[in-house]
Amino acid sequence: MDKEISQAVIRRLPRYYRYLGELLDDGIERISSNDLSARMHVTASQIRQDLNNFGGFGQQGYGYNVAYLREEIGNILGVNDVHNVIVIGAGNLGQAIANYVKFEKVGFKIIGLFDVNPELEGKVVRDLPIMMLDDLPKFLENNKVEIAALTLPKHNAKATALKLVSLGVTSIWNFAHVDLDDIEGLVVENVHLSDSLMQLSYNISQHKK
Amino acid sequence: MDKEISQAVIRRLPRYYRYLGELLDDGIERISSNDLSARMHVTASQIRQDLNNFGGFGQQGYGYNVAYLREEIGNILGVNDVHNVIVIGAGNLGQAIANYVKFEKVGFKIIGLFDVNPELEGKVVRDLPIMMLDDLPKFLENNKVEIAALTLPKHNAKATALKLVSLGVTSIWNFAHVDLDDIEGLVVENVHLSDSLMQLSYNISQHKK
DNA sequence: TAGATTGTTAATCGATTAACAATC
DNA sequence: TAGATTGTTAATCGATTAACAATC
Repeated sequence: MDKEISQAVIRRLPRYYRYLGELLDDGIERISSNDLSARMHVTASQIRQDLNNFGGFGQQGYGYNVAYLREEIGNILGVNDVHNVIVIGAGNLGQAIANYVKFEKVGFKIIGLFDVNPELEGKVVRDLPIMMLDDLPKFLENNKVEIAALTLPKHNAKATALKLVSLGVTSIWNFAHVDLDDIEGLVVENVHLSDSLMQLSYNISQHKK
Repeated sequence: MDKEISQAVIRRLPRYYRYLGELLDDGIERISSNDLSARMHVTASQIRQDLNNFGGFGQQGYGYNVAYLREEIGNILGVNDVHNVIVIGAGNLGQAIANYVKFEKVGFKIIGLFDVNPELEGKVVRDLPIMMLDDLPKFLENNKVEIAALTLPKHNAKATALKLVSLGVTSIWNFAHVDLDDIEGLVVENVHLSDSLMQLSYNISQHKK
């Protein structure tokens, strides 16, 4: 079995992917860890260590081929596959996410939008009519769904997550302000916006000193 | 000068704050690091170490007073002060953030919403008429603004950030998919949604193995 | 071949956990 | 006072950086 790769490394991969995309757009064919480190403000050593968790993508004396390395990191992250996503909670945030065209470019396709508020039923957001949560089991019978984005109030989040697991959806992109990480068999990625704002607030107060 | 506190610690503070709020709602008056560690799935040692970066908030043989500790962490994070926020980019995401009532409860008050698209001018979002970016300098003369949320396409983000700095706004909550961390005199907190989704995607593929 | 740059091992640094004396 | 639990020092663990032999 492969050794587990730390989340610290995983968190850096999307940033490498983005910089390599920009280099590609600029027509740059190859880059050394040293040049990349200068652009990204990280050490060359860290870049090489990070990449070598997944294999040797470079060549001594040459560096890394930009297109190739980007493709490989894309494969590692899974952005070259298509992931079907549903959004649970069609309020402002849920609708904003459904409208985010960019996600589709990196393989995440939003195919359904659900809420419990009957007033929203049938409202169309980016070609998708909002459905009622009761319709979800039937929807899942007919559609392969990998990820559910949870954009609903915290008091509904845990029960909804458990329901999703029981229906076979095993990955949650969690915007609700609760911890779901302890649910058996679920992969969770949290986006806690108010936490992020509080961290900013702390760093502002430090900056003033 | 105080020794710098690591971002690893700062990132955990909002979670302590949230758990303490829930304990308070449940009418729980005091808690030991050990009991809290069991609830939060972190070590008691880490809790005590984290808190003692900021002072001794507990009492031997007793533990921590929930209300007091929560208040203190709130002060550290600055949620007991009011921070005026403007949102630059009044698209779906910007409007969703402007509508997020919860932020106000933790001290972040959205007082202005700006865009460059003339079609949006005057549209009212949560009592705020969308203004044009050209109006920003005048607005800042009349309003004290601490934080700008950047919810605009990446190609506009850097120039806008530089403009904000020149106008005296020194903190950015950055939703654009660019790095602004290298701008002199700016405090930046990033929310890179597509990065987050890619990390989820990676963890899904690992989970399947 | 000589120069450049990787892949990888070793050294350092920082963060987490364990242990326990202090003390409420 | 005895028991509980903190605050803090010491030990461990993991992540980052440095160094360099391998090799293109």
